[in-house]
Amino acid sequence: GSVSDMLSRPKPWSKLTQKGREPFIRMQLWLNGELGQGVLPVQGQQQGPVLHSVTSLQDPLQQGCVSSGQRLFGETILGLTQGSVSDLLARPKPWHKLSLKGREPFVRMQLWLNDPNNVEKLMDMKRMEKKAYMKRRHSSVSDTQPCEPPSVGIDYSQGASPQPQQQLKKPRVVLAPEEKEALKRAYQQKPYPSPKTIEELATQLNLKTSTVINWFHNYRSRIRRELFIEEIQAGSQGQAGASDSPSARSGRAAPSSEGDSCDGVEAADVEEPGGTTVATKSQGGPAEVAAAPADREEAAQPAEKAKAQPLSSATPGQDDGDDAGRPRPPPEGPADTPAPVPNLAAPAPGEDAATSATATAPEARGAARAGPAERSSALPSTSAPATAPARRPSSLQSLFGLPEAAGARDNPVRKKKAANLNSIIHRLEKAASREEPIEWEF
DNA sequence: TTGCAGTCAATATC
DNA sequence: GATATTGACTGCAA
Repeated sequence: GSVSDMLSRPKPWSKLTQKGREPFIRMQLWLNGELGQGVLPVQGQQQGPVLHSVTSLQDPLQQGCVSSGQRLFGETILGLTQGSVSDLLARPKPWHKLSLKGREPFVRMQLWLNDPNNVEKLMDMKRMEKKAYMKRRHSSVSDTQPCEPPSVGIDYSQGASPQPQQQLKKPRVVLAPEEKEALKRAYQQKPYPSPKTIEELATQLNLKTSTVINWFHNYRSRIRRELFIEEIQAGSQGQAGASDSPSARSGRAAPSSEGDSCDGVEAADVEEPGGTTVATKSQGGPAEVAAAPADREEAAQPAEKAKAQPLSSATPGQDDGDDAGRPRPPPEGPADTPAPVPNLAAPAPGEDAATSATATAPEARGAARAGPAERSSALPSTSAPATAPARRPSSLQSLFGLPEAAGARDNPVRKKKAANLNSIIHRLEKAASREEPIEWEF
């Protein structure tokens, strides 16, 4: 009961009594010790190679063919895989939007930052892994056990190999570009398709229903995250007076109606990852009110698309009566506008991958973001905080392969990532350097 | 039951 | 080799 209460009605750190802080301190200690399957190194007790995850044990390739950077840092410090670290850096969410679980990696990072020998330890870890890899490679060569990924479908339990029984892996589904386009078009018309529509889409595209469901889940989720970033970035730009960038407009077209929006009181203190509180969110200013039309227009299906609908029976009016009782209304796109299931066979004339995506689609927004503005440059640089040791950021940057200077490589994505990381580090360092911890808002 | 957040891990790309 | 992308999955909440 106390846990439930604590989680559902969290108090700011500053408002907590010593006793009230205890559970969080315990949580930090616990996070610093062991969590889940992965055994994290306890600070000051690192010795020998650390078991990073169960899967890394399952797959000899993972163990042997080690790399570094995101993988090492993620698995050793954050308890995440490389892909998750990459995702986290590229698309960080505002702190207040993170769940407790989502904050875990940042808490771990803070703890790591608190460790005066953090970088050295990581480097040691890296060296040890390299050594272990070389050793394994050497022994595997002599044992004629190549460091190769096992072919999919080989059942080792039946072979002479003494390797533990390995599950047959399901081959990964890779959607063809046409299939993705078709799904995107379907999404534009109906971000929350009914089971029937999903069924029909699956049949049309010759995909499993679960694949279509997953695709919609993932797409919604990733679009939402993109929009969070844009809101933040638009916010930092908005401080300078520009608030109606295309991406900012698109950002408001979607999740703002979700109920989980950044509008309202909560968003008033949208916190930019760098720790600077961005008092950006107007409570529905003119620019916001005027936001939607462009998106709607773009999302609306051209007349050509409406033609030759093979799934004419799947028009929303017919199939989506069952959508009416959905827990939430579609938060984005013209879902309120009846639209047929798109022609999945062929894109509309003149439409390509870029143009078919609405402003809510990551690609389109990505293109918008990649403008000359280089918003990431507006984010605080790690070199800024005077409280933090200068060593860490540069070490981190080298760990992640990020340029020391934002413009070291003329790659907007890279710059953006560097800025995101800098912001996170800045924030964490600020927190770490305070006697009074930052309000983590657990 | 549905949607979401968070994550993994295979694969693609740089 | 490092990093990015993305389909699939888990756990949770409404």
